[in-house]
Amino acid sequence: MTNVLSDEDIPLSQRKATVTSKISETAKKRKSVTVKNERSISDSDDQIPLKKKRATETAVVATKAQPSSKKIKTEEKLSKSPASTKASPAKANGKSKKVNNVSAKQATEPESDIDEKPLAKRKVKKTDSKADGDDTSTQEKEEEEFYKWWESESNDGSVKWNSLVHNGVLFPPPYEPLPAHVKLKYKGVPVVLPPEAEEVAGFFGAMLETDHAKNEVFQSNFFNDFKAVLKNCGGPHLNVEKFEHCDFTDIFNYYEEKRVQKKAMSTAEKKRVKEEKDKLEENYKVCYLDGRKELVGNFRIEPPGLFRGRGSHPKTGKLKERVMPEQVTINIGFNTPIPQPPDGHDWAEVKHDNTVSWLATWKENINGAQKYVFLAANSSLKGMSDYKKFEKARELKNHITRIRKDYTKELKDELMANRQRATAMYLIDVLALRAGGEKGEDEADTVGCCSLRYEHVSFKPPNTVVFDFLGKDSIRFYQEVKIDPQVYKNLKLFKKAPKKIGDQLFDRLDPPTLNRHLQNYMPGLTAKVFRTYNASKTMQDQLAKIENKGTVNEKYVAYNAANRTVAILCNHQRTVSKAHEQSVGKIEDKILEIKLQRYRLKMTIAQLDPKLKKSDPEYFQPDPELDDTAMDRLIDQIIQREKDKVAKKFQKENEKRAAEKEEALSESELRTRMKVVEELEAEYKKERKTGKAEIKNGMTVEKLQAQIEKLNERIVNTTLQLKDKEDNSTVALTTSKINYIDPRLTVMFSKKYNVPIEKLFSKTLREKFKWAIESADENWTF
DNA sequence: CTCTTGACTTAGCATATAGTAA
DNA sequence: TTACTATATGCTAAGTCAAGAG
Repeated sequence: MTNVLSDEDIPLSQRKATVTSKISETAKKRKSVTVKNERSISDSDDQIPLKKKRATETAVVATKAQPSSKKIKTEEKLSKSPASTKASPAKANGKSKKVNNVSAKQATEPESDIDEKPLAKRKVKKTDSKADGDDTSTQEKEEEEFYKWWESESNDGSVKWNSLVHNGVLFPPPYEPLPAHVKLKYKGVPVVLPPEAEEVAGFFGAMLETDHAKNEVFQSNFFNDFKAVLKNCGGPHLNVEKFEHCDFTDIFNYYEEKRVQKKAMSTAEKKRVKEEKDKLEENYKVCYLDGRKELVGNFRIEPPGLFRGRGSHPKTGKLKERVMPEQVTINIGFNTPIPQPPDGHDWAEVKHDNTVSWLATWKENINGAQKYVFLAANSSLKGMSDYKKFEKARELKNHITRIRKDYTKELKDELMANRQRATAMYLIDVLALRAGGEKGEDEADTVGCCSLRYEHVSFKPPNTVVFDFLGKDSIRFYQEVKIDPQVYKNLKLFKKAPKKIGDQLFDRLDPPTLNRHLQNYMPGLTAKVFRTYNASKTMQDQLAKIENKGTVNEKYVAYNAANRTVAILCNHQRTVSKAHEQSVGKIEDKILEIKLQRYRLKMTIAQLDPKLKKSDPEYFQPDPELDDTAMDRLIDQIIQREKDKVAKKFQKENEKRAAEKEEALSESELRTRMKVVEELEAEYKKERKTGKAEIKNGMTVEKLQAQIEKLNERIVNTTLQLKDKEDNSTVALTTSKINYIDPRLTVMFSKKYNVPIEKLFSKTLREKFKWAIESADENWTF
């Protein structure tokens, strides 16, 4: 078991990695772009006073031991009647207990065992009505001030609530059968399907034109499940055996038409539909947690459909079945009215577990995974855990120096397990890799650090490693990295024969082992904390480089550039939109057109003052990309556009006249209007032929030069816009903004640089990060 | 201990809505 | 005002990690 290595003596290299990363395609087409990503991991300083640290620790212990007796008291009546807003007892209680419990780590267990855990089971025994009655009779105030949990005592989080009131979940509407004339055809013959089967055929038909429906695995998984449903519900009047013989186009057309209709609805109709939807949802979207109104995140039970796995997922296309109330477990406060299941149905179970935050759960049939209904991102519960996540990452800065020193040393450890661990830590720290847990046969083949395999790394001497693998969501990770020479050696070693394709690089390491080791440095430290830490640290460093001057817009652009650095570090990508290529082409054309106009102005100057051209012939040359073909094409384009415009305007005017019962404009009117465009065309053509521009009255060299200056500006701006678009086309900024960058950094930036927070955080983000907005100032540091 | 399950965060894509240029 | 694009939000899949089961 103890694999001994020969000791290789390599001087401690500088702790800096230069990374050339090629953000690029997943299995699908992604545009590949080369990015230079330079990041120095030079250390941060260990300087948080020990005292402070200890204080937080005791606080955590203390609240854990908080007695739960009060819970019984805070029970409430169902949501619609405004819940009681009595302040949660947590604060006062936690505080008084704290004193007694400073040394209470031990005491926690037995006490809380009796006191907290069994609460759920106790509910039956409870003789609660009294406490309950008391509670509701106390006059309830409507809507208390927003609860600033971040200003109250910290709370250890093992008890998530003392009272929880909600209305359960919203089920998707039942299936609406297709009209009689819309049918699946089998070998050209319409098939009469029972509704259960028709629904499944409809799922496929509706997505006929998507990439999914063209994927063979998807087709075959779908078809197997479809046949099973057919068999189950008695089967159609003729045998449906082969996918190839199925024709879904009628179904597709039907749904397509419905979509078009929906889109074409008038604003008033749309409004009405939305109101109906809101009405349906209003009961479900809020709940009361410890008496405070909070939003529920996903109160809707996921509708049935075909499973859309990411990447090449073996189960993609399988039928995701309709979830029935009998499969749904509700979690709700003790003595709280239980939401009514739909008529004629029952819940699978009703729990009262206040150590979890979910309101409902069910098991999904594709992977057997649990699905949950949680509170929304702006809820106190989510906010608190978000806050804790960032505080944990901040705490890491007190340990990072030592951790880095240790793993650098252990890169040469004689024990294989240690050497692998150190190498993995390096990759997680420097390249921001995920932990990489084991995955099954029936999942997409994706990896993280610990699950990297032989085929995922290759070498370019002297010390460049090429990483190429599919990570979470089958997003490709491709980087050529100049790496610490010892890490280079180690990876080579981990690949050594007899290892071959398919074998794990880190065969003596897995995430639990790694995380256990990390806990030694800091309680709660796990692999993912490094991503948060490095993302936020990088953001802070990038923001620090921004000069506090210029317009708000310029600062905003600089902020986004910092954000982008982080997104690249975390390899957050997005597929280039279908329209991207096209819209880039449009902008490129726009630039060319401006250049053409600039060239024409220059020609005019040459006409007005030929001496100028003699003295600087270079200036009067057309831009290199403006060759003859390009110019002709652009001119055609401009003329065509003008013609379309005239025609459209003419048509509009006539429609208006028709509506007002006026006489339509004559065809000759249209011709007269077109003539103007034709004259313009003739002018362009003549210019092209003679190479001379027409001089219009009032033109002077100065005026023309001023116009050229304007055009120059527009060219610069548009080019920048294009570059920005290209740079951003494959990088997703939002993921890091939502999950990795401590929001207090953004708040700091907003205040210090006078950029309105609205510009940096969308409405939802402002709500989610309310705690940060209200607690950080311009001097806040991560 | 290893394997599985439960609970929660993180992720990109699809669609709705807002914003903006024509 | 309209038409298009950019951004925001909704959705749910796919990770991580701790705790429970065997």
